[in-house]
Amino acid sequence: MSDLLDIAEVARRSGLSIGTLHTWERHGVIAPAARSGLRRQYEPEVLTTIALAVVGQRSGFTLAEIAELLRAGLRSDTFRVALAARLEQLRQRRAELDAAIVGLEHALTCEEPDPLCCPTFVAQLADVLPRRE
Amino acid sequence: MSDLLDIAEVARRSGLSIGTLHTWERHGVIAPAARSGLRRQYEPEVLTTIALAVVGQRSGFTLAEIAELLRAGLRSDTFRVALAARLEQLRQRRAELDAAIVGLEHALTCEEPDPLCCPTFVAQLADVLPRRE
DNA sequence: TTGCTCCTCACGTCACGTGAGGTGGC
DNA sequence: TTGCTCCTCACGTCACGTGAGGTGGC
Repeated sequence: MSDLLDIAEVARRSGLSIGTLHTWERHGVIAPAARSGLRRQYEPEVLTTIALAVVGQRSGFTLAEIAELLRAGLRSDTFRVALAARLEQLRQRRAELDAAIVGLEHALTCEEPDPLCCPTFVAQLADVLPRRE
Repeated sequence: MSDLLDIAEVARRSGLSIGTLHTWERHGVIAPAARSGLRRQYEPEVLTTIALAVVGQRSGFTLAEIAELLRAGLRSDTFRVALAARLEQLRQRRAELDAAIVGLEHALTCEEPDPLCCPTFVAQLADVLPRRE
């Protein structure tokens, strides 16, 4: 009984704000085990759920999707199929991010007065837009 | 005169939707050179601006910030300071993304029936939450 | 009893997407 | 004249953040 956590403790240990915990609850990602008056009381396991949800968010899932995947279970086919599809998007996003990082690094050191005269810069911009058909 | 592009052509070449171009205009990121009746007519250079803005978005700037940076100019101190600050965030985000990718890859291949018994998985979750003090 | 934390509810933000109903170029 | 694209405007979505005003545990 007394091993339940109040929301302040969950916020502290998870690094999330209380408002964010409320939002995640509205979307069915987490739930308090009980209330003390109006105050939410959580089982310690909620921190595992939160960690899973954070990974899910970083992977680009919405809160609604995360709630659904948590209900489906980590070993379900639903879960596996969703992960496989997402993985490809993450690799794409990582490629974009790498390009953005390289671009910013170059922008900070490039001496060319007009950036649009810098071949490195121009080449990077060209990569951003779709290929001309 | 006749080298102006209509919005459909800009959308096609940039890969953005017309609605997104409208949104970017409301935030001051782009602007049509003229109108033909109500219809926006763009100079071809708008595609360079758009490419810059896409890089800015991938770097995590808001549209308002992008508009401001474009006004400040690519060689201004304002721009350099903003880039340097953002670079650190991007590296952080890339580290998170790498971790998420490794996590998903492992999740797809791990044979452990209960994921919470898989040491790799548990170690990854532990990294998500802040260090215990 | 006094603070303090927590509560709910409403509204704002960000970058769009999605109609609805209308204009106008070709 | 007929379509078709484009226009504006309003509203929805996503995951929050931020008060406002109130409850209640310690």
